[in-house]
This record gives sequence, structure tokens and C-alpha cells, in this order.
Amino acid sequence: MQNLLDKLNPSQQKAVTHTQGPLLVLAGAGSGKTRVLTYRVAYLIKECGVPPYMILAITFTNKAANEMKERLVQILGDDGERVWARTFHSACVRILRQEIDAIGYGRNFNILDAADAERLVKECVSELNLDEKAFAPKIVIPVISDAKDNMLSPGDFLKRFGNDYRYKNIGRIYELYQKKLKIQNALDFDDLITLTVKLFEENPSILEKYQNRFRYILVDEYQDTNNSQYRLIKLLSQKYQNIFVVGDDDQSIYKFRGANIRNILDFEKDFPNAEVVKLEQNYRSTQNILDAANAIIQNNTGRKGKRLWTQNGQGNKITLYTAFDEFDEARFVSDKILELVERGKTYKDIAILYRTNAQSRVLEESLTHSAIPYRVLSGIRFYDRKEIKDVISYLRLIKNTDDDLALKRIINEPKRSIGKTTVDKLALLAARYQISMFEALKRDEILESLQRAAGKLVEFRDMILSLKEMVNKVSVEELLKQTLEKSGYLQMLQESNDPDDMDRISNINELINGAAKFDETSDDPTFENYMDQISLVSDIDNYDDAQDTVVLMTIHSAKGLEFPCVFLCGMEEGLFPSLKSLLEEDGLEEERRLCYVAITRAKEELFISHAKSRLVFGKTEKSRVSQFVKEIPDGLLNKESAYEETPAVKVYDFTKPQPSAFTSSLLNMAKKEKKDFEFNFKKGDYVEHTKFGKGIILEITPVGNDYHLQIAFDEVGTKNLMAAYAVDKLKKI
DNA sequence: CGGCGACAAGTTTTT
DNA sequence: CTTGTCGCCG
Repeated sequence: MQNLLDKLNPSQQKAVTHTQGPLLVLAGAGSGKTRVLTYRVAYLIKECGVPPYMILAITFTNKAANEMKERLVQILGDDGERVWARTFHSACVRILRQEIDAIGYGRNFNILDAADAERLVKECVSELNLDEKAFAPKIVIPVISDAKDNMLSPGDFLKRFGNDYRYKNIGRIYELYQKKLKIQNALDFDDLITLTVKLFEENPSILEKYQNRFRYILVDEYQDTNNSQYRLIKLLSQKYQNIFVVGDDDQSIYKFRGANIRNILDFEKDFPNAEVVKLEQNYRSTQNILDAANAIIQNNTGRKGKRLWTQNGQGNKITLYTAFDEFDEARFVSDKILELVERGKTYKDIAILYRTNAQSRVLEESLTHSAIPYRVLSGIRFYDRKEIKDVISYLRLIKNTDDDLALKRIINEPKRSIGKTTVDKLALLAARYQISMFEALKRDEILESLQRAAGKLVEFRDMILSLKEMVNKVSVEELLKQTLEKSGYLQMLQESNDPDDMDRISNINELINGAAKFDETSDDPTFENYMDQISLVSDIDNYDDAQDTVVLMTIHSAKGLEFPCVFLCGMEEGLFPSLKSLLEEDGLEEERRLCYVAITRAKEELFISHAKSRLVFGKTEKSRVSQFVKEIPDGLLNKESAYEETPAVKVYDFTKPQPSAFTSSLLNMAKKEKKDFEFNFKKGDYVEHTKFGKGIILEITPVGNDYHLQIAFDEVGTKNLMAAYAVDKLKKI
């Protein structure tokens, strides 16, 4: 253990060796907070003799939970496995699967994701004959979510807001929504937390059981907790007060999801006798990067106050690039990446970050043209793809046949000639009998009244029941394969002519592989556990740096990650900070924290770019540089621009009129063209590329002032290159 | 009942 | 510009 402590600085040591009573660790970006968390767990077990199962370590993402688990196993061996290192959601699911009958739900509840919740809300709105636009899910769901976060039941909500027409109706939607969830024995994401709180508040003996069990509680990313999560923590830690939270008020970026920064700011008030440890030494970035981050964040009010420093040295200046438009920006990014790689960086050292997912497209195109391998951690989760959701819906229905949402999704997918009219009729009859739709399919009198369609419905019902028979008799992988077979889903895709369906099949194969992996690696590979796991993962959880590619993602997704080189794109007013944030109270401060998070992802090199104009909804809009960029001291920046070839040596001659931005950019582009184009290849030429080796040109297509080349290389396969970039690296052979 | 075409709306971030 | 939804027609 002493060796472990030797690896820590004095502040970190102080945190790790604090064992009794509440402690807040204010951990700046890159200050080694994961190390502190894991070492503290190790310290409790090894030095204080705390049994591992008495420790609960809570994180927000599965990735963080798995990372912590891995590191604990490294230090502690088997004892590491026995610590509960889980996300809020998965910890709650685990508790609810044991105890939820105490509050009137069945233990085999299904978990709805955001898309399901949206569909359910739409159903409610239409059943209540409310206007679909005024009560769109976008409006209704955040209100319901907020009500749940504050532990307001539909009744409480109506009592409090029932005077307002709009809120009264949202209250009615909430009421119906919750009723439907109950009938289907389903929980949404918020329910996982709030029902656990409700369970504990209404059942003191159950609460006490878990208080005794989890004698030591650790919470990561404490600044992201919302009200119900705070309440949960508070309840669980009430008896023994061993609550150890780690967070950074400057990195609170999830207000829109209910995160309440008050939780971290008021920790000392909430937990009397709390101690506070600040971790300010940064082990990640260069001093220049930290100076920029510090300069920006100090414009926020209501901070705990921290100033990051490092022994890593000053490092290079931050590059700031002023682009003509987003295409020029993308080209800058690609060019710089090629340069970095030439200087010895690998692709996986590089991340491209942006505010909104929509920005990725142009960047992707440019990367493709430059033959730079990349991955996008997209906004669409793997499990959100249609074909995956369809298949999962089968599994959900098999697991819990009362899941009407799942049933509706797949009852006619593939086509079984069970049309909308039939489904609506069935739903109506089920509602009349107060039972789920699948239950209705078991009643003769209901089937009779459906007449013509009854045969098909019975066929569907029996198919599901026969699959249900197999649950936990065969592996999850096998169950999945049987489902694809018996439902005819796979066959439908295989017989399709749509090229997209080929991708769908490969996605489904990936799902099968995932299930097989689950069967092999899970310590308890039941069907139920599999379903819980897939309900709670996101794409970022699957990010691994094993593949050597550049990675693109939103800043939100990048939280908790680090890269030697970071590109921060689209630093423009209205985009970042976003237009909407400027209208919200404290919105700008949240954006500034987001900017702080973005900058502190970089270890060595940081490139910031903004465009003078950008296409928005297909229209060209002028844009100004982000105010956050202006908050960075000039001395830290190395400015480059589409408008000037060599800004450092350029002498301005103010006696002559300056060219307008537009003309100067055109001049600049013309210059580039002249330089770049000595292009004398033709289709069928054998060529050698400095990176890809030998190949043959398959196709040359003019694109604007450039040429698109398709070249089949002997070793790396067929690549698409743009002549302007490739020409220097290509020669005829 | 299913497929296709027209039109509208939307881009902030997601466990 | 793209995606999703709605309505009409076969």
C-alpha cells in the first residue's frame, strides 16, 4: 500500500487516506481523480479492512465504471470484482430488480429508452385529444422529467400547476403516461432513479438494509448529479455518513439534463463536518493549454475557485485558424492532421471536437478526401438504429409480454398483414379490459371480435410464446438467432434489394457478436442481465483507442477523455456559445464550462478554428468569432488565417485600401490552385503513393477545380483521394 | 394494407 | 439540406 501512496502528491494522499465522514474532492481536469478514487477504495480494503462488498462506487457512464473496475482488479485482484462499481442507473436497476414489488411494480420490468418514451407521450397526447404541436414530446418530456427529478407524482404536479391551462394538460399527459408505464410494467430512465428513492423513502427497513450494506459510498462527477440522484446519495449515506464525492464545478455541463450545480457548491452545507480537498496539479496538459483554460473559466461567477498548474512545461502555442467558411475550416483540419502525422503523431492521438453533431459532416468529407482514417462517435447510438431496435423489441416482448410499445413496433415487422386498423382495434379492446395487448391476444372473446385478422395474430402470439419458452434454457446468442429466424426478420432483410439492408444485416451480426461476448464474459449471463446491459449503454461506452483512427465527437461526449492533439471547431458566436444558451439564465456560464472541458482535453497540441461564414439550413450566414476565443490572452495564440498567407511577417500598408475578406480569400484560393495543379495523370496509370504504395487509377472525376481520384492500391485496397492533396505524394511508375 | 411522393420542420448537448 | 410525417393512390 505504501507504494501506492508514494505515487500520489500530498493533496491526493490526503484524500485517499480520509476514511471516515464526508469528503469533497474538488478535482480539476487532469488532476488524477480516477487514481484518487481507485486508490481510496484500495486503501479502505487493504488498510482499513473494509470488506469489498460494503463499498459502492458510482459513476455516470459505463465506461467510467468499467475503467474503475479494471483498475481495481489490477490493484486488488478478486477483491476488486466484489466492489460495486456501477453507474447510477445500473445500480438502481440492480436494487429495483430485488425490491420493486414493494412499490407495486413487477420485478421483470422493462426499461424504456428516450425514443420509446417519446412514442408513449405521443400516444397519450392523441388519446387525450390534445394538440400535437402544442404538446409535442420536446415540450412535454422535459417537464415530466423535471417533475420526476423533483419527486412530484402526477397528482402532486396537478395540484401545484393545475391552474395553468398548459401545465394542467401536461399534468394529465404525465398521469396517463405513468399509468401506461405501469400497465406495461415498464420504467423510463428517470424512473430508475426516482422509484429507487421512492422505494427507500417509503420502506425504511429496505433503506436500512442498503445503508448497512453500503457502508462506504463514492461518487464520481458529483457536479453532474441531479436532485433525485442527490437525494438517493443522501439517503444511502445518512446512517454512516461515509460519503466521498469527487467533482469539478467548472466541468458541470449537464444542466439541460437536470444536473444541479448547487449539489457540489453546497456540499459542505448539506453534509456537516465535511472536509474539502482541492486537486489543482494537472498531469495532462501543457502550461499554455492550462493558461488558456484558466483564462476562460475565470470569467464565470459562482465558482469554488481553482487554478490549474503543471510541471509539464510551457508547450507549443495554441493555433487559432480563421477560416473562410466551414469547408475551408475542414480543409485546415485535414491539412494539419496530415502534417501532425508526418511529424510522428498517430491518427488515434487526434480528436476533433465540436458543439453539435451536425458539424461532423463537412469534416468527414474533408477527411475522406485526404484519406485520413476516422471514426465518428455519433449522436445515434448503435442501439437506436431501426433494425437493432426492432430486434431488441422482439427480445423485450419475449422478456415481458406486457410491453405494448415493443409489441406495436414489431407486430407487423416483417409484414404479416397485420395493419394499423387491426392494431388499433386490439389496443382499444385491451384498454377496455385493462390488460396489455399481448394478454388480449390470449382471450378468445377478443380474438373473435377481430375476425379476419385473428389467424395472423394467433400465429404471431404463438411465435413469441415459443421463443419465450427458450429463455434461460439457451444462451442469449442462441435466443437472438432463433428470434431472427422464427420472426422472419432476417429473411426479410436477406431478400431485400435495398443496399441499406446489407448494412442492417451487418449491424445485426454485430449485435449477435455482442450477445456472444456477453455469454462468454458476463459473470451472470442471464437473459435479463443482457437486457439490462443493452438498455443502459451508449456509443461512447464502446469507444476504445485500440484502432488507429482520428476520432470525431461532441464536446459533451469527450468529457473524461484526453488526446495529445485536439481540434476545436466552429468557435463562433451562436454556434458556441449556442444561440439558445444566450437566452437562458446562466446559459453562457454553462457554455463557458463546456469550452473549459473542450480545451482541457488536449495534452500537447490545441487547434481552435472558426469560420467567417457557414451554411445554416442551406443558407449562408455570416458569423463572428466566439467570445470565448477573445478571452484567451493573445500571447498564447499563434494565429493563422485563410486570408493571409504569412500573417507573422505581413506588413500592413494602410495607405492602400485593404481587400475585402471575400476578394482576399478568392485571391488566396487562386494562389493555391496555381501552386497545386500540375496534374498529368490519366485513368489506368500505374502510380506509387508515398503512404499507400503501388496502385492503379480506376477513375478520375472533376470536382470543382479539383479532381476526385479512385485508386486501387495493392496493399491497402481502393482509396478515394483528392488530386489537390494527393498530387505531391503520387508519382507515375 | 402498403408504398411512394410531397411537404414541413428542425439543429444543443444525452445517462 | 436532411429527416420524418402525413396523405393519397394502387
